Amino acid sequence: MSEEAIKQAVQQALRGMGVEDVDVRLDQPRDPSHGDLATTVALTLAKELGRPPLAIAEEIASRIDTERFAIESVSVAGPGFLNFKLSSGQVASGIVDIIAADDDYGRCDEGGGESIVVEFVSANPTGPLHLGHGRQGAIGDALAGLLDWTGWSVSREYYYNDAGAQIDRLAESVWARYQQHFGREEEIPEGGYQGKYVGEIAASLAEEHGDRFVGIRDEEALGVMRETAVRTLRAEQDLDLSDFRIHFDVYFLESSLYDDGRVVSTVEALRGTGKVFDLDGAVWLRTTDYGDQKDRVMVKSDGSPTYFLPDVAYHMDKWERGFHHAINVQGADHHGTMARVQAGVQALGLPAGYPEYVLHQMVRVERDGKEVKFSKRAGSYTTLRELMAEVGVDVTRYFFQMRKPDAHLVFDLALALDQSDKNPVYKVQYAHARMCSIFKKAGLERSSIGTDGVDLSVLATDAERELIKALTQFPDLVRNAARLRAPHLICDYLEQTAGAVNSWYHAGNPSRNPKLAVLVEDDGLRGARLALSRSVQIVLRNGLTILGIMAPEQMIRDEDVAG
RNA sequence: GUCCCCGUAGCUCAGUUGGAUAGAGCGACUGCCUCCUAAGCAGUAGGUCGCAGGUUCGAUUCCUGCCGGGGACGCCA
Repeated sequence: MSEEAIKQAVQQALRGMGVEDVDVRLDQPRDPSHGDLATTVALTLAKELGRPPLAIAEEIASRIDTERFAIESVSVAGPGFLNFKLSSGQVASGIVDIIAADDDYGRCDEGGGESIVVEFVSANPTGPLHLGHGRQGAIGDALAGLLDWTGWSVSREYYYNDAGAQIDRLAESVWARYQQHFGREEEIPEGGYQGKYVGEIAASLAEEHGDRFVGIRDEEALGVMRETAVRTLRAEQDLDLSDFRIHFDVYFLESSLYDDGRVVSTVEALRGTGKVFDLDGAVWLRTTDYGDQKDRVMVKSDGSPTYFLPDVAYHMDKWERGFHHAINVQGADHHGTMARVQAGVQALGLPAGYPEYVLHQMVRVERDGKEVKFSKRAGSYTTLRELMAEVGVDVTRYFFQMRKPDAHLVFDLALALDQSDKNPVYKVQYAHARMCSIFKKAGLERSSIGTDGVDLSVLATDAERELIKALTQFPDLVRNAARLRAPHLICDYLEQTAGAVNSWYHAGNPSRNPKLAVLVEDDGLRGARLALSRSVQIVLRNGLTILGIMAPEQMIRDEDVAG
């Protein structure tokens, strides 16, 4: 639009009043009666100029050269707002950019091609993925999408904690079930895993190895249990994730940090910083020097490292691989790790605040206000796979993304199962599909719909103006959502825009109001409305693409399939 | 006790460089309608923005304190 022109006009007016170098910020008022663009410069300058804001606003308004800058009208309102109205041609000109950019509309190069790693999910291979992992996956993937769209070179990374005490508990749990399989009385150890899947793994071991390990609890037996369990569970998690349409560029194994000696060398490096001390037989890092609540143990008195040490080694590795920006998506219950990992890498010379964390709260599934738990395969929790099977991938992803990460998420199962456009996901998808169906009805390939020779100024109804304004906000929105690490802003935008689209579409229902239909008789108007429809389709599709959600050309309901 | 997050309409939630009459969906209520395929559409009601101070021309937004909910405070991850 003509934001730049208005800024210049205001600055020119201000110069006439003896005020130089003012940053004029324009925003779109919520209420369309306040014009298309507005500024609060008069309010901001009141103090500096020692004059009432209203008087300043009026003087600016009177000095604005509306003709030179092609401004339709300017007015003063409230305590001193300056409101500008644009011609419908100026508003509608935004469509040209949308259609020209197509798949790339909304992209920017803010990241300048710099590398950034987004680590998420990073579940231990000790059981099926649960809803917390699902939310983390959906948020992390959307964040990666946002960064990609804003010009970063993004790597999606998964850190497998395949070493350490948790895995030992898993191996012991499988061992116990294996013994039980052969009728021996063995109990799952304290802190072990109770889920049904442990028994399934034990049964498969019994099938493969027979009773070879009955009553035997040595290195080899536990090693086989461990290896089989980890391999099985990793394969299962990988399948869940790929069905959830999440794909990682790098799978990083914690065990590799032990194998190549980097855990040990990290201790040595940290000792070299002078921030390390020995106490009670353990090795500590003085993380309080970097703002942590208390100092942390790196090497336990039994000589084994805590998880903290490989974590530091891992993040040093990220940096050394060229990722000078890193985002870790984690459950809020892990927030204690933030300060200590940051302290650890800072001690080794990395800048404060590396890596950056996005913490998310937990998920609760409800139907009619009551908590719903699906199955018991995993023991006490609902798995991601179960929820996906129940409501579908698009709905699951969207619901996980539509709330800001640091708020608790109530997953409304009744709403998720609703296939009308009460369901926010379907609302957006319907709006997209409706545009596609118009193109089909018109007998046009959507790529053939353009703005060449089309007079867009005929898009002059209030609904059309507001819709176009919403569409042209998309690039700013994407940039902002990426900066704020806030995928939910994309959801909000899509829902709001889809609402505007749907009412515009319905208002043009040919049986009721043929003059407002896209496919009107008048060639000029039809061409312009087709271009608008095409713009809508592009923006909705691009928004959904960032989130990793399908933009269908046609909606298929369950009963259509059944019938 | 210390630290982090949250507290906005009956419910679920938006609202970031502080701006006009605080928004959306669900639910409720009132009308319409069978359509450019969509169990749909249009509208109405509903608010001391947790409480109390402070900063400001202006605070849901920033600061302080308090109350309420969740989480973390391990030589677990």
